[in-house]
Amino acid sequence: MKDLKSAKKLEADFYRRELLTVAKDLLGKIFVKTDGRNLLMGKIVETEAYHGDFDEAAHSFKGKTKRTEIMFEAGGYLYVYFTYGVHYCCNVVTGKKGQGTAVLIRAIEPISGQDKMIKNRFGRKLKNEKETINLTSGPGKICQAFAIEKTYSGTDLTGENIYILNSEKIRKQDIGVSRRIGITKSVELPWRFFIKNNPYLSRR
DNA sequence: ATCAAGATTACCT
DNA sequence: GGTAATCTTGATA
Repeated sequence: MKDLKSAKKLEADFYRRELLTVAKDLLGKIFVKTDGRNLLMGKIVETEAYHGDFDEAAHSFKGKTKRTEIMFEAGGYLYVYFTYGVHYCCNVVTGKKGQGTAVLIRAIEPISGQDKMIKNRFGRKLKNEKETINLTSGPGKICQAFAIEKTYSGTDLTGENIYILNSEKIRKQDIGVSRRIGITKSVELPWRFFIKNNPYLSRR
């Protein structure tokens, strides 16, 4: 892996490219949240793409609403939504203004700030090694570990609070592709991408 | 005003 | 493998 100290923050141009390209390129990149006291970092290992034009599973499919407004901005913002009355999930807005495209971050491999993540997730110390894997191996888990809720929706990813660092480019042969998980519409689209054999992938 | 569904997870048998 | 938890959003009236 590329040295983290020399890693540069991804700029708006990275996000403003085509949806599926960004979804694949985000694999291996370092998701970061800071608030002065804590530094939380993790490698993105699983993503899913959502497209407002013809993808019925996308929140943006039915057009702009108060909730999904941010999805229609140009790439480079965070879109956070609340679901099942329980969990938050975070997405990276991509493409050009008006497209309604975003990438769901589904799984992360913790790199830094694990102690804080454990506290956020469980409110106690780890019981066993297995729980390490359980820290960030799913979209709801990531938001809990990173303490990301709705107020973070709309965060500018080129700012200082939440951003993504450039890092290794995952080789094509190491990227897995499948249908998306947990949806009931447009299920046939092969828009889930993941780093093959990574232990932090979401299950099912 | 009311209502059904939901880009999930944890815990049970 | 099954399902409860829990509440916001968007649709319909």
